[in-house]
Amino acid sequence: MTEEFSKQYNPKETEDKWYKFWEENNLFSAKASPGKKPYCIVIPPPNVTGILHMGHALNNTIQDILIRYHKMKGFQTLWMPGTDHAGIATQNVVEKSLAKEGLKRQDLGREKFIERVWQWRQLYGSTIIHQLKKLGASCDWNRLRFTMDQEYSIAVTEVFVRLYEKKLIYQGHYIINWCPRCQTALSDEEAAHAELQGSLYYLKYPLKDNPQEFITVATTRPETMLGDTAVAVNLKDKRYKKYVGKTLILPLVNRQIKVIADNMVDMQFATGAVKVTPAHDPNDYKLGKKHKLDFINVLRPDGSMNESAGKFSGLDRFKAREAIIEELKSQGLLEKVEAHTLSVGHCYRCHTIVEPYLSKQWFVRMKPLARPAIDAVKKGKIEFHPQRWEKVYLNWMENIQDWCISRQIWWGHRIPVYYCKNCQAKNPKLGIIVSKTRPQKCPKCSSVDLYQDEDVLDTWFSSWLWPFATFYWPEAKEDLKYFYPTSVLVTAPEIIFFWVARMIMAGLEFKKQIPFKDVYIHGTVRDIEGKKMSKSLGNVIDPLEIVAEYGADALRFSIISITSQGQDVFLSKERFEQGRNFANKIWNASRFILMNLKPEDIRVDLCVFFKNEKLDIVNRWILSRFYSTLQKAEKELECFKFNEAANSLYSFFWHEFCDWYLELIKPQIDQRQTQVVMFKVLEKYLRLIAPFMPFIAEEVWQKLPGSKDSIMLQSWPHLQNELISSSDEGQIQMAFDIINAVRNMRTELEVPLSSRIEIKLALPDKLDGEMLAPLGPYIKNLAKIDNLVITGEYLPQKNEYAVALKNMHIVMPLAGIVDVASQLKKNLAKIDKLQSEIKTKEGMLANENFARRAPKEIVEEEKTKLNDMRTQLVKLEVIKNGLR
RNA sequence: GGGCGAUUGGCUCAGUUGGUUAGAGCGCCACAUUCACAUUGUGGAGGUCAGAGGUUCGAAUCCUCUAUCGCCCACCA
Repeated sequence: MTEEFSKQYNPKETEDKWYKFWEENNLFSAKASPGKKPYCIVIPPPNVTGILHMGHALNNTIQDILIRYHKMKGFQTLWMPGTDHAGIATQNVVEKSLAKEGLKRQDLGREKFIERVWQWRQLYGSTIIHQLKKLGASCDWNRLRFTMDQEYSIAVTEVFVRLYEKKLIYQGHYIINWCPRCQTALSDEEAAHAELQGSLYYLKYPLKDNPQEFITVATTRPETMLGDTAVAVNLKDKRYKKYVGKTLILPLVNRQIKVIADNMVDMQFATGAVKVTPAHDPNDYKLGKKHKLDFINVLRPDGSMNESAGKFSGLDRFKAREAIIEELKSQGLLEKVEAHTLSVGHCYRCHTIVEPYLSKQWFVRMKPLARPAIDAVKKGKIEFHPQRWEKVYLNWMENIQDWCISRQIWWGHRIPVYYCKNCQAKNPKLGIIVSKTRPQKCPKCSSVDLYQDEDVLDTWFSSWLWPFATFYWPEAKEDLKYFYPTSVLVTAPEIIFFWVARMIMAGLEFKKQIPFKDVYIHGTVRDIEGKKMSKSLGNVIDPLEIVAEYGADALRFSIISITSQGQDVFLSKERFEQGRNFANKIWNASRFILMNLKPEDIRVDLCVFFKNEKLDIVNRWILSRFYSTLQKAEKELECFKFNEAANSLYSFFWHEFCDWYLELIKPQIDQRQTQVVMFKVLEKYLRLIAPFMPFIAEEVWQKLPGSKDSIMLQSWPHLQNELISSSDEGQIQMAFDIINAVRNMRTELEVPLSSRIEIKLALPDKLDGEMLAPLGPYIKNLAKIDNLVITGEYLPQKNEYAVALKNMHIVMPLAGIVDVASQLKKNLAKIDKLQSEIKTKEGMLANENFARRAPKEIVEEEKTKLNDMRTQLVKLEVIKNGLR
């Protein structure tokens, strides 16, 4: 026995030690091993700016469990780690730190600024990696990738060029989501819609011919009226028929605009007349194209009004809104204002309200990419867990829109497009050169006057290549061949569109193979009130604090056990106590076993041991329970039911192994077979719990006699069946029931454990009595019985107290005063309940339809139950008579 | 406007393909402490499974509707 076995488990002392041990022994590193089956997960790369939150903790614990489990199962496992350069987010962070020096990125210039970002990354970019290590993440850190790595960037460029050459990338003027704060275009997915309480303004536009006559239009963004170039009504709308083709005077700017007719206009909404601002609304844009209207941009990139806004020029968009409304009001052109809830896009990085903005951007044509990705899921090549996300995925894919991939920021992969000034001078549409490397001269005119596109690519344009670009694609390295397609992707629902869907498209397009077979979507981590955990809400539980206070194993175990498949996770700090307590339980049970272990006795081969040794029922029972727990946990792990697996392991260890088994064997702990069995069960159990709680598993494992290698290198236990017969199982269950009943009697009669008691077990069937006899010592021990008598039929006497258990009476002499009246009441209540249950059951069995349609085994089961209940009833009646 | 999820003891949640006596953790009540563990043990109280209807021999579980809460998607100005 080792001296350092404290009474309480102290995770702080062990966790860092074992993590270091694993790293130093290269236990996380993976090599392509053609003889072995690969199992690979690519980490959802956290942002370099990231700080570990509970979502990461959940996400990475799941992956770590999968990796560790499969490693023990004999797979060649690889968990590929890395970080994402997170273009906008990182640029924002660095700009903020510049701001503290009173600088803007423009003050530094592009090159210097990017240098600063790299410096920042050097200093802080690996924070989250260190934090992941605290959790116990078994990533192959030697492979750590970054989406801005040179090799990775080659893949990004390659993909851009290939798609361009396939005409799947194009440049064009379209309405995109523009963030005035970040001053860049965003994709549709990056503009998160949120409901806002706003107003619907009714504006009166006078007719040119008769300024006393108006058409009233409704808008939620009155400032855009400065860019109106038409008013549209529905063709069928009788109210407006006479105005179609007429000219209106746009107030404030006095522009003449036409009334046009289009069936896109909803007659029911507001006045049925809509102002058309082709440069600031996607629908209006379509109308503008269709009706050849002018496109007047009234906004600057920063969200203030531009020169086209006349006297409002320079005002912020929301200030301009107020000013315009005031002005219209004073001119009598504001009919009314209604409260109106509307859904508005917000920048997913800075939460600023985005503007639909007409600008020149690069796009990916998505429909052709989506088709095979839809098929892959429909045909079951890729499966979502839980399955319902499949629908979400398919719905999005089937309605997919083109992807705006250019960003007007500096931090990111520069778009590999070059322009020839000479060619462009002749025709602005020409002179575009798309090339993996910077061309020396224009291939058309040989001019050397070239410049590169200023924009960078959407961060997700690099992330979508993650499952293969991390293996240095387009090079065909051995690892890529061996580990791709990867096995499973573990992520949160929020990024199905951003990332999962696009990875599937990219995998199929560039590798001609799916990127992963299974997608496990876990829930979102929320606080106890159901709110998303976020820094701004101040409701964050910091995983590192939990690790410091309760231990990483406790964090891992708790978060897994409360996360049922696909449901959101509601967390409060107290919930981590369960994990901590469990770790402590494992610790103390191990401590107990090792304290009592005689090392010479346990060096046996378990298979041989089973054959040669005649195990007693308790040892057979715990082995059988162990193996059925193993089977159950394994099944649950295989179908991604992590919480159920964790809970199976928990209740086996705590309630069966500790509460029953260890208590049962205490008197016989020196016996050889008990020594072997308790040791083997512990030893094997540690392997089962290791994927969930790797630190304590390793710590205890290393204390076991004979352990040398890490528990990570042990194999997952194999199943052993038929250790215990069903009659054995019934027997031990009977013993447990008797023990429980006697314990309960003691409480009811207020007989303390210290009091000696005598118990009679009265069984009518002699055979039952004989079967039970070997369990007598166990019953005596756990129920603290001094004298246990097993007899045949026996009627409880006046001075005795009895309870009915199945077909037996448990009889105990009365000690002290018993409240006969309350006992009688309880007894009568039991009889009542039982009688009504019997009635139900009799009715059920008497029902011909039941007998005919229910499966035979169910009918048999029910018959047995009914018989048991009848026996029980007789026993209760006997007791009732005794109490009277 | 569509889609999805949730509704089970005081709280937070499980509950396999429908099988009849619905589970856990926390909390609560009572008892226990030289004997692995008070981060413990033992016993107990506490639920007509949101409501209504239906299918079925049998429903927490399947179907329909309703209510409440939450999430996602969509170009209603």
